[in-house]
Amino acid sequence: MAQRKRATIREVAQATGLSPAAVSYALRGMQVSEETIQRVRRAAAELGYEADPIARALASGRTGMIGLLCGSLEDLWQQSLAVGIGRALRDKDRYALILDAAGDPARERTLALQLRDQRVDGLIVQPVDPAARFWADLADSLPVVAIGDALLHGHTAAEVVFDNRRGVTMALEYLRDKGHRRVAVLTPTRPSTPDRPADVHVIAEAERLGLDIDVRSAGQSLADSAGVAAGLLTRADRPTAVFCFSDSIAYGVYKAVAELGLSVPDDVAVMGYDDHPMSELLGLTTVNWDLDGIVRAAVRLVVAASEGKTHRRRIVQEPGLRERVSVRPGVI
Amino acid sequence: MAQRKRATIREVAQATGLSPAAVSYALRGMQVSEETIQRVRRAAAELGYEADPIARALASGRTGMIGLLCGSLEDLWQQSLAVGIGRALRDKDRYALILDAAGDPARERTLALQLRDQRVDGLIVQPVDPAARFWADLADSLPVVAIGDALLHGHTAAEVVFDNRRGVTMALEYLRDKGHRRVAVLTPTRPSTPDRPADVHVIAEAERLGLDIDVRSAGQSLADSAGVAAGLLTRADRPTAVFCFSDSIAYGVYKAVAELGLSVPDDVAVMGYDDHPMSELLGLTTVNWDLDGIVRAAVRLVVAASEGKTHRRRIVQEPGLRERVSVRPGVI
DNA sequence: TCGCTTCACTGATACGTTTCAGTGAACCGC
DNA sequence: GCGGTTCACTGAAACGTATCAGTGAAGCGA
Repeated sequence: MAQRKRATIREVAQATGLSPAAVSYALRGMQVSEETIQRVRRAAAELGYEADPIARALASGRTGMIGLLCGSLEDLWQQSLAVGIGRALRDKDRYALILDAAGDPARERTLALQLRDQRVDGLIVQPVDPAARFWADLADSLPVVAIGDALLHGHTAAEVVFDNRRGVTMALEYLRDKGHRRVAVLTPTRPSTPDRPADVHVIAEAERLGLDIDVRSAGQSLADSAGVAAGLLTRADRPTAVFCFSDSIAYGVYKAVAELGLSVPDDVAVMGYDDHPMSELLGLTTVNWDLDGIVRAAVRLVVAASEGKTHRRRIVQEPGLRERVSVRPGVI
Repeated sequence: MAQRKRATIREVAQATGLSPAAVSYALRGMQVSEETIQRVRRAAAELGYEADPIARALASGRTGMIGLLCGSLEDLWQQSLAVGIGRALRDKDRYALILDAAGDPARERTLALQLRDQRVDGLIVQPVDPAARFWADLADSLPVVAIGDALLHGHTAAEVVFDNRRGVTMALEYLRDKGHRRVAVLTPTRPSTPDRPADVHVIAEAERLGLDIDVRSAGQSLADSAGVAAGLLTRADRPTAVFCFSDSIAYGVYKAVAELGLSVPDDVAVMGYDDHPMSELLGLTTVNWDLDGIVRAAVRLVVAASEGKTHRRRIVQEPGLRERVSVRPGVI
């Protein structure tokens, strides 16, 4: 470990005969003559000087980083979302600090506060518990952009909200139109998690449509949901269709179906939610969200807010239906 | 934005009648009496004090964070790897700062240096260019653990190396045994990327096995590899098998095959590399790596190295073959 | 009782920047 | 030629912690 010490701003100041303050200003193009800027730039390049991000963060309170707090990175679609946001931020010369709440509201709280302490300039969050009180405190001290569900407390900078009621309605109506009555619903919700508005809506809509539904928590991993699905499919009164609240859960159902020697859609219909790229290959009929549009909107809003241009916008995403082959027409 | 100011160590010192230094020591359980520790803890809790991570990083040079520099997060298996490492680190009360080189050696270099400047305590890297010179400088100033290929320059703390030669041999021998002679090979390598040792080995092995191969760069995204595959499959002398250097690429081939109205394995055999969870559902025959073992090893090694317990270990991962249904036996 | 060690703690400085409140010079209109 | 601005820059004080080099007191053996 024989690394030579990094050059500091003081050394650049010495080399140019300026004060450290002048160098600091010059490198950020503020309040100094054009000629000085050039001189400082040259000296900095010569010494291999680059401002220390940690010292800068301590002094200025800003880091250039955006926090991304994901609901559950076990979910493949959320992985895509995280990767997309990371890339979009990089294109704007910002960096993402990605954390995973793993579906746990308590962890979500801890990590959110930790991100604030890390001086992220803004926070994009896909809330596990949109009704938690601490969001209010958080949104007071930094710009928060919520994706998916809007935060109930706190003055968020912006929201990219999914019209989940519409999505649920689309999915359930589609299944009903295909002749399904006995429908299992698999959600990613954990027992400890507060009820999501979408979950509540499922029950109301099922009632309205005359569906006989059975809502279950499918866990976070592929193995979890496969296990739950296996239990469901080996029962005597097996549902004719399964509506999965994420494509990842649907993949677990496919796994269980294959292991039981059954077939989709001949023995059971499967309906997804999200439209992950793999769903096209599997022929999964699913509710589609515009991933790219969501990424762009969230990044644009959080970057704008972190620069003080606070527009306070609410963008609503509308779902589409991707009809493939996992739901057979004409059952019963 | 009416947040009240955070408590500082000085206020805790004032409240307990101690010096800031004593409080700093007490909270880390060093050099102070048990009674004082309790008193300080109580006062800190009362004031809601928590040490500022940025100030701590500046003063101590450490952050508790581990950098994770991925080769290309477009790849689904690498996404799984990143998520797994993030979770494993969290279980050790460390946090991952995840960055994506997106297959670009220049970006890899920039990001690696940036992570060092962020004072990460260690770096896990899946190198795009293992032969780059800058790794030497980097490994001099912080513990680096390489995954996949070993770094050629620099004294890394540890390596979790894949036996890619063996993996390639397994895949190509399998295809030959199934009767394939005309084989396309799709690699994730970019034009600007230096040749990976594995790519070189492919050519040597193909020669040895008497295979007629056609090596092509398949890009990073699903759409990219689907495009390349489509070009390949519409030629007159279409290959009878495609060996993909990642499962993600294989998924792109499946997409192209479906769009052309062809079928796997009837019209073309497909062989993957990695064994992503989705490959089981698709029936993709592939070379398997022990993801969980890799994650655990890398995390254990980097955490140990960041704590100064430098063992300098080299762990070699051996591949397995997951035989499924994407390669039909008895061709020609 | 004396010198020595250990213990619990203090004061000061370092970490490397940003930023606030000037400061002197040049420039302006009148 | 004079008050007022603007310009380009400086000095010093943050930012909040860790850590080094003490320091006085207590404890100890002989």
